[in-house]
Amino acid sequence: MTPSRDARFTDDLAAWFSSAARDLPWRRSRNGYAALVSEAMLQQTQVSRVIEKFSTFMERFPTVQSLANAEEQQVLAAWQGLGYYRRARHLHAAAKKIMTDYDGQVPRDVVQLRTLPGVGRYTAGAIASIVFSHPEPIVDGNVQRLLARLDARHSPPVEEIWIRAEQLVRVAEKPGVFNEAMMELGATICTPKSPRCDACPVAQHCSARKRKMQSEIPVPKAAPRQEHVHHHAVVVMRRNLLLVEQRPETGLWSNMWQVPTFESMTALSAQSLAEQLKFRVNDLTKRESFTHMTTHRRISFHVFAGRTRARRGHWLQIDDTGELPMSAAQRRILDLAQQWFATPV
DNA sequence: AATGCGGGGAC
DNA sequence: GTCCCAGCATT
Repeated sequence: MTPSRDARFTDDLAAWFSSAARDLPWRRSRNGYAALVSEAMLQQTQVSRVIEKFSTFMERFPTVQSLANAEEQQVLAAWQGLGYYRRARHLHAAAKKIMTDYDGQVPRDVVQLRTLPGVGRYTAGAIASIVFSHPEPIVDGNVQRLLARLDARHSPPVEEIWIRAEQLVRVAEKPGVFNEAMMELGATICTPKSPRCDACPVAQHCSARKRKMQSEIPVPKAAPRQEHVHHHAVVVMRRNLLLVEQRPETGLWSNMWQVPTFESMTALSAQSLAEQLKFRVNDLTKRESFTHMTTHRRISFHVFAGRTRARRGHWLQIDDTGELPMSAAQRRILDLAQQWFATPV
């Protein structure tokens, strides 16, 4: 495609975006810190999910300094429900690095941005272009699909997509607007399935549309194998206190909290579970089961109730568990426990 | 180049 | 049920 055609494409896209842009919390006031937080949250996460979390996180940690000074557990707790909790740890570490290495100011260029934990090629380009108007390309899932369709390519190598994105952002009048508009179009019009080409502001530029092959792009990729595991969660109350434990510092839900949970490849009976637990438990009874899906696992949660005379471990009031970072599945278990507590069987 | 890492909305 | 999302770090 020639530069002039590219320029017409970017012009049409920008014109559409000026009237179609959604009113999103992080678009209200642009600054490096808000962009860093929102972009971290938006990694592999849909806009609607981030809207729920962004404002409360910003109120809790309004500045780079406040985030840098926070405890990691507080940051994780503020991230609860968003998933991919490593992002929260990286964001926390990034805030510390900004304080020590960048005088408290989010860096403006991609080279410096890339030195921050959790900031990769996409995030650096997004902040540099959207906040600081640098002509840096970005490629996310939306842009990848959109450019593949624009040029009628079934499975273009991602590196070629980056080159194409760079060509386009170079001729765009406002790089940040162009980048945001590309993602907005991908999220709202040029969707993975059933793209709404009739409503597309750049349909006349689209090679896939011209060849009626837009629905063949992108080609579906093979789903990753899922292993099936069983998590046996044990709700133990002593008077009004609940026994909780911290997960290991590696792997799934690392460093987060849970009621004592034992993982195994098969579902265990109450008796065999009792033998696996690190503490003595009486009257262990299976109460509920539910399935929790993650990207690589299908987890069957089996929720047991029991009693113990053991004293060791962390005991806290069930109402106070809100301070601890816990997975959505463990939150669900606490909800069940509270129901039992309210209406004992 | 593959893999691990969450959770939920859309279909 | 499946797909996929404003990706990144590690191996």
